[in-house]
Amino acid sequence: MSSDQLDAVFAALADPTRRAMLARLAAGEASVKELAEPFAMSLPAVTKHLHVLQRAGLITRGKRAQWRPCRLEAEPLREVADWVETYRQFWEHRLDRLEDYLRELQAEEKQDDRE
Amino acid sequence: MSSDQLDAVFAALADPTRRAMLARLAAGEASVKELAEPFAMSLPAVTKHLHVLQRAGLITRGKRAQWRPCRLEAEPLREVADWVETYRQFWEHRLDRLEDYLRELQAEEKQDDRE
DNA sequence: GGGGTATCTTCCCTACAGGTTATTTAACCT
DNA sequence: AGGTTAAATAACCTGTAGGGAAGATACCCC
Repeated sequence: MSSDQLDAVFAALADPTRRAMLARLAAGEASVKELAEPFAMSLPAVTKHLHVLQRAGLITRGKRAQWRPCRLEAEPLREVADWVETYRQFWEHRLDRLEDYLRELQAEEKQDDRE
Repeated sequence: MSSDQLDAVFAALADPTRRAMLARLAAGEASVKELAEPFAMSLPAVTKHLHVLQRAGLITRGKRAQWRPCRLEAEPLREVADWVETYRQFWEHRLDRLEDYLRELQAEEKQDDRE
């Protein structure tokens, strides 16, 4: 996944309204109106959020009469999972980090002595 | 993790410069100047990026003489991993999704017939 | 104390995100 | 055809993100 795509996905996820919409879509397809229902927000605002999600590839839109149902597309989330996975050791190997911390602490104390 | 915190973390990750900084910090502590080196960008701009990362809890800053070394803090990344994990089934259980798709397709064909 | 180095602060600019209202398009149903 | 419903578009406003330049601050070393 290109950096640009990852930008778009992370940016899309940085809004609680949009994350809530994804959560709703995890339960199945929904129309714009249905997605808008929980929010104190105009429909055009909702449409904009959906465009952001769509540009990030997180949803696709259908066409059924006057409805444009939204469907969750989880592929970009897999990319996010892959990206974050490369950092797993940094939250699991706390001991290495502890060593770093102690070394740092020592250096700072040395610094404090000089102050 | 609160929604606000998740907002801040995702927003921080939505910038390629900041993701590159985290990647650099995965190799160990670095000063502001070291972090700035790969980018065609003024130091104040780098400082701002670091503040964004710090507010998101993704880095902490030390104090050593005239240096303010940055260190990766992966805890928020674990939260991101947890969040995204709740969607795992949606990129793994492709068959369920396929069923949805076929149902959708059928509905659209019905629609096409009427047009 | 003075020069050099690292970093932060302040002020400014531009672009874009997220929201609004009003209008338009498109499809349905009588 | 006319009315209703779903959704998109257009035009606008406000706040904030990301960048630059210039100056301030803090620390080291001689």
